[in-house]
Amino acid sequence: MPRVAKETKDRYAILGMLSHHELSGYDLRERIMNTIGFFWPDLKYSRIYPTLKKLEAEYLVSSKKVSDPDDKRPDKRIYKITAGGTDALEEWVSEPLDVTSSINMFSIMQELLLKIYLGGQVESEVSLQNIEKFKQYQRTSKKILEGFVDNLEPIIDSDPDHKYILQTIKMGLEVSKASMKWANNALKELGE
Amino acid sequence: MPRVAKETKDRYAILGMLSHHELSGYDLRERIMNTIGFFWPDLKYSRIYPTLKKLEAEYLVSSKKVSDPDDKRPDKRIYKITAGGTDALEEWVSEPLDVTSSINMFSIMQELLLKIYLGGQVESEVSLQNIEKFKQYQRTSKKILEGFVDNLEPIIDSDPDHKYILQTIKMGLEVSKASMKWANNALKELGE
DNA sequence: AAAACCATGTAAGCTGTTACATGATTTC
DNA sequence: GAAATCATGTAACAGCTTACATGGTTTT
Repeated sequence: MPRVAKETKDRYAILGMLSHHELSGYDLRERIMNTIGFFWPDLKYSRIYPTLKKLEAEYLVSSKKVSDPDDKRPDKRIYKITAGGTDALEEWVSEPLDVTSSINMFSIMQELLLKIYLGGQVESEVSLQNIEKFKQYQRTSKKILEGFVDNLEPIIDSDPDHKYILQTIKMGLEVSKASMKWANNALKELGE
Repeated sequence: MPRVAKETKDRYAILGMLSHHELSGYDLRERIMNTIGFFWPDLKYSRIYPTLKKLEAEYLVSSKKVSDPDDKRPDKRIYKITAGGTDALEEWVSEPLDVTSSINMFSIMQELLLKIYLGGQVESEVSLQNIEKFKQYQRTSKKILEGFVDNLEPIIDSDPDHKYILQTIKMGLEVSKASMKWANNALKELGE
């Protein structure tokens, strides 16, 4: 079996940022923190720089060295997305959301949010389909969680742990409901 | 500098499950998927078995081999939490939530939910404090996201990307609001 | 018969963090 | 004068996934 280079989300976070602006590794981190940072893991420099090199080796980005005109600040290496990089990014954004049952709700939300963030790169139909699939997932999720509640509530006092477990399920339900509310509104606002 | 063994969340997910029931590695995975699986990453066997061995080497869990009475199924190794393991778990659940700005909202929610799930292991005051800190974080988060919206809305038409970016912020806001609603209710229900 | 489940693990490789290294500039 | 920012990286280690290995049982 050939070891398949796993295409991780970080690659697409980086490609996605570069699809909006050309950036140095340093600026990339700033930008990620100030834009998608509220839902995306912090990317350390020790991952950013090697990943950029790898992306360049795959011709998905290109770079040029830029010196500060006043020669006060250190040189930068500015990365920009290539045509191939744009294609790879579009392909990823268009790939249906992975909602396999072994994947937790927060990972799914992260993937969805990054794809929505990059919605300008693809046909608007693609984003609407992503949201539709997400809504479907949340609907199923809500039903499962409601089943959990129905099973737990009659035996809530039989074990001191139960009331804590119930609270985690209730959080899941609130997040599901909020997600569906958001999805309906987003479908409307992006569908116009 | 001594390399500090980083205490990852998986350890506590495993210790936490074992604080409720004694389990084999195989059953551990089943249980994680069926309980905290909707918010917690799937744990592969290739991580579970070595982690259990490590926990045993640290005397946080102990194990015994159990054979199937009918000798039809393979032998199991059943793990149970030790007194030391219980202490370590309590300590972790009692540690204040990490809400550093470089940590995204979904990671924070995962940590909070696992600590709430294990609330039966500690004084109820601890869980209430965890929820209080979480609520505080979401309040701040909501304000920041509202600031983003205020900056973005006046220039929404100046770039086709803006309406997609706005949708991601709106999701953040819905999740923040749902979280705060949940927190208020949980404080009430667990505080009685 | 084939597929899925029960049960435990190892090996290889990629993912990601922490610490180290450097050095100028700018802010407190 | 100390601390933070700008800027790019490497080394060592820890986290985590995928594939491989084994072999019986149960379900389809």
